Amino acid sequence: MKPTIKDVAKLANVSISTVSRVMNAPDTVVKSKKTRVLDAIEELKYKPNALARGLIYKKTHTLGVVIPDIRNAYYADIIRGMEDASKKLGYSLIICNTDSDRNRLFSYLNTFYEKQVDGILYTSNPIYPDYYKELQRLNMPVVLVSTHSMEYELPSVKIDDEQAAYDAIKFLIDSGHRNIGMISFDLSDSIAGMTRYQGFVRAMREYNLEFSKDNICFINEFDHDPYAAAEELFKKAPDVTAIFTASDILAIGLMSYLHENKIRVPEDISVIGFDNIRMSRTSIPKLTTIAQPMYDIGHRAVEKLHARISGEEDDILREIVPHEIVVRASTRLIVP
Amino acid sequence: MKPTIKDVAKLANVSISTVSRVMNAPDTVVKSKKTRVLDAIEELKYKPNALARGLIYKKTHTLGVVIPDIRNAYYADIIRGMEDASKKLGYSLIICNTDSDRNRLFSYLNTFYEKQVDGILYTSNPIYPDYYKELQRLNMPVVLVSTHSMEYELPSVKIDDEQAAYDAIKFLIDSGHRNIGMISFDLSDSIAGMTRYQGFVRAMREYNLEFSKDNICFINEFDHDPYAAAEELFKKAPDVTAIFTASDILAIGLMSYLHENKIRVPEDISVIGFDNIRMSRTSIPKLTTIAQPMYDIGHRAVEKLHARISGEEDDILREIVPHEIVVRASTRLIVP
DNA sequence: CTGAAAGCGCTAACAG
DNA sequence: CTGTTAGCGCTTTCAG
Repeated sequence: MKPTIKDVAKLANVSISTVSRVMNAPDTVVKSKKTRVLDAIEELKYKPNALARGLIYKKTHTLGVVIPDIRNAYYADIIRGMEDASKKLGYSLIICNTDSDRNRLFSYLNTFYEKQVDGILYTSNPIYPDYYKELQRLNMPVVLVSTHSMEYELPSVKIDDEQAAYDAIKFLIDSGHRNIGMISFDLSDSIAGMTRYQGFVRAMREYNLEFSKDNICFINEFDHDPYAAAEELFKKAPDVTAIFTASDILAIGLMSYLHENKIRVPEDISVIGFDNIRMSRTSIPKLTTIAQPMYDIGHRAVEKLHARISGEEDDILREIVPHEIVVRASTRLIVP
Repeated sequence: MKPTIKDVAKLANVSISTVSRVMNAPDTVVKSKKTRVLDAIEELKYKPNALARGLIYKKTHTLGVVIPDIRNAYYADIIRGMEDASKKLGYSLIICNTDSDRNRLFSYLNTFYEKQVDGILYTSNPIYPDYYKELQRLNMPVVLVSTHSMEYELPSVKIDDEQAAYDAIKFLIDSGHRNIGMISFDLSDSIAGMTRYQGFVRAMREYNLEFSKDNICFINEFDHDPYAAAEELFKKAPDVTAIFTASDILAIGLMSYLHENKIRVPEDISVIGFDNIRMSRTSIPKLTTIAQPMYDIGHRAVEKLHARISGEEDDILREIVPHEIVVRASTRLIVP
């Protein structure tokens, strides 16, 4: 059995309170006893039981994170950022997959509650009224990651999706493209769907460029077939010269489709993605994309949650982190 | 504050033991009280505190998983498999990144110990004597995932790496290739390095094919630059007709390098990878590869760990799961 | 400075 | 069937 504080006390011939003290307030113990205790701890390789401690302190130094699907490469760096920040701040991460499913989400929130996590990192999905209600009820600190809520006062960390999409389209327009297509997420997705679509529309309007519904193809973010989307878009708008996709994964799927159909990128069609996942650096051709600072988003989110947990003042409720355009080889200039 | 069992007891006008009973042995409580308690629980939205329970049961229903680097796409499906199995069996997963660093690993093992996880999933890295010693000392159930140990009696789940590599080379040979190169992990990596290299050697020998040291380029798995590796191999062995890489990520990096240097795949050079990560389905060209059942490995590992935790008989200590070759577009037949 | 005792939230005998 | 009591491992008054 694992040694407990009792075993240490017995071995060091002191009371358990003294053992507790050398761990929590070493200065209040006389040196002679302190060394005896320290030796006993060393000999038994004693480590305090975090459950017992958590019961008293009401802190578990554990954070719960919900993610739609960890297989999506987008989350790899976010989690890495969270992990590094957590290690630094002394937290462990319980990671859960929701598949964007309400029941799974609620089930995990319940687990978090029972396990007394100190806070929750909620990723990507929108916050619906009943989600908010549940979160309120649980009464645990939350920060939204790569998503946010305008209706509710919930802290969040994300980029400016509308502006980012606008910048992508503006880049294409500045490169001489006029007939631009987009593979977008469903507009029902208020975070990655609607906003990026709006950025597209704003840029097109601003430059007085016409576009029809056929220029855009909508798909479900968490249940999509990039190939099918690419095919659909091409049937509807075969003469676009550039396509903006709402994610790099879509862009890579699109390029794969184009390659199969002997359409060259960027000679025949320029492609610009969104996210800048690792893969976009080794795709063929290398992908031009809107880069999100995924690692920083994850890192910052944990810091922000930590601040909330510690009751520190949290200056900005809805944090916007900068995006940037990374120009690689999948887009080209069109000289009229 | 969160409601406790006391609050429920008070509201239902029974003792806390009765409340405890309706949760753990409902049949031993008379209906009238039971409904009163259930109503109180419902009204207060009471959920038992897992810390308190864990303290008594000495079970936390939490598993610790260590992974070299979660950004590596290889782990995405493994974790997904673990996640699904965990949900099914009632576990939560604490996921940690070690960067294959001893100190980080030991630090996390320590956290696992303090947090009283029920078991540990140890991924990919070899088990060194001091790791084993530490694992022994902690005295927690462990299962090795995509790695194993011949020296120690540790349960594991993985494919037969040597045979898998052999199959890859055999496939190339059967396709008419004679001058075959390999980008391998360092031989100091006894799991993914040495074994796959040995599979390569065995196949070449078996078919009486000559190969020199120049046909192989070794790199560090967790700190590599696929480009540099590709370049190095090409300088040393420019006339290979096919290359086997120890991972899909290496293969994709290699194809990117080849594309930049106007070497066509598979027309000029065939490429076969290892793993079958998602990306290999959308690479250009689509990658021929040795498929590991990552999801199953993760899933099975959790089941196996659960069996150990529950003290069930665990038939096979070192489980080997089947691999298969997935032929796509990055390899071609050579007709002499 | 230090030990005894109470208590964190819950379960498990043990009487009744 | 059910309430009382004694812990699980640890921290924290409270005397001394």
